[in-house]
Amino acid sequence: MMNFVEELRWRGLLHDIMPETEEYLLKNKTTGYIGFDPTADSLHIGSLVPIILLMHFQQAGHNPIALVGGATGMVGDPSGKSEERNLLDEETLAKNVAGVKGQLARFLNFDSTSENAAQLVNNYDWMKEISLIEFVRDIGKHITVNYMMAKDSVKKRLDSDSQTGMSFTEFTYQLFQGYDFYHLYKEKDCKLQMGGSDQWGNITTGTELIRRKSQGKAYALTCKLITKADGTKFGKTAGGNVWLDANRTSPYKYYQYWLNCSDEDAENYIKIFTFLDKQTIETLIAEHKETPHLRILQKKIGEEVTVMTHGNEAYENAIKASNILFGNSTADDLKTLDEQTFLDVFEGVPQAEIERSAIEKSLGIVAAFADYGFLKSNGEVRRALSENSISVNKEKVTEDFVITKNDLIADKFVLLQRGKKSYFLLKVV
RNA sequence: GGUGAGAUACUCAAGUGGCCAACGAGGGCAGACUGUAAAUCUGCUGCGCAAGCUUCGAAGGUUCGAAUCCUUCUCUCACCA
Repeated sequence: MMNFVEELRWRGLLHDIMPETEEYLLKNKTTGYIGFDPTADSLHIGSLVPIILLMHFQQAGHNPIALVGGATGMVGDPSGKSEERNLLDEETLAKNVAGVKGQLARFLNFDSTSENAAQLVNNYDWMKEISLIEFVRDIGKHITVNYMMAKDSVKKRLDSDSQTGMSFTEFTYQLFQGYDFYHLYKEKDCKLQMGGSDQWGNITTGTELIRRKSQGKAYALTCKLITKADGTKFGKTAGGNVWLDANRTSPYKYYQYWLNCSDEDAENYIKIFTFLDKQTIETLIAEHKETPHLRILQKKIGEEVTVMTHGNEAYENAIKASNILFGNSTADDLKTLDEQTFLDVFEGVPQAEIERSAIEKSLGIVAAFADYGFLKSNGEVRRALSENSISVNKEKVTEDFVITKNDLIADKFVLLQRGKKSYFLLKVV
């Protein structure tokens, strides 16, 4: 049995741990679970840490369970929220549960022939069976309101500073999650629940319920919330969340997100998000300090995480795309690409279709940028032009530039660009 | 149910008859510098090439002129019951 807790500790993942947990895990092959909220049909990189936690857990020889909150998702976790949540309708939720399940399957080994195969459960499956009376009598009876109100997630909302109150629905949430733990404890001998540090309150309601209802002993462990040195929220970009689903966030963008993290963050992230051993990581950090401009850490993180999430091929394409977009490639380089390579590289770059005749008639630069959805208005294009931030096929152009069929790449595409990072593709049909 | 406060652009927030396409801050975008970073500096941030046009919760009204005044409505919040 590898020391799972120690592994988390040196990686800087461990936040809080219930006494005796480490000793127990060292001596016993344990079943542990983490819950995932189906708030969308894809997880985003905020969920990556709990996933990685489960992966470490499995690699250490324990049995991981990934729980999708089909039932709890209907209630809404108030933890870390200052406002009442919106409820999702059942149809959306079902779709989300399916999406999330599919993604989890990529990270964990579910092969049932394995000694410690991962399992996937949906708490809706057992929650739907319970009647209100049953719930109130069998579960509610064991936990006092006093206990529930002492939780941070509740206290904050009852505070007179709080702008909004808290509905009974959200108040009940911790009991739901607590019951999940109890259920898994009974049915699957699951003795450990893990989660983000904001889950501590919910998790301990579970261990408490297990203790009072069946005099059992269960354990808890939480990991640190990932932060960024500049104080902005991890996993968010201007374009929204960074998703694990390739259709929502292309592998290229995904790779770019990791590549763009700051030096300070990179030192933490390489420990948290990769499975490289301590020795390797220390060497990399030392190298990075020598030659920070090479961004060794960022590249390594980008590689490891992109491969883990999207596979090798997607990673290679992301690299290729990055080199073309950010390297010193010129219009001539671009034009040597064949259609397939070009498409691979620009997969995920927003695009629009354009009539061939429009190009043959010659297309003014303002119209090209504004009429096909790249920039919002003619005025914005003109503004951008005066900032000298507009390029066509990687070459800066001015307001009088006209796109003709000579500018087509592979006789089909025109690459529009605003600034360094924002691309748009016109595709001739 | 009663009383009071409020609704302004992506967010916070000023403006209380003309000088308002609307102060300021944050955010965002771009340019310079760089490592596709951080920090810094500069510019932009309703539509329009422009004349001009449409915006300040909604609809009406007063006025030469309204985000600002009046009427009705909608919504939010706080306190009391």
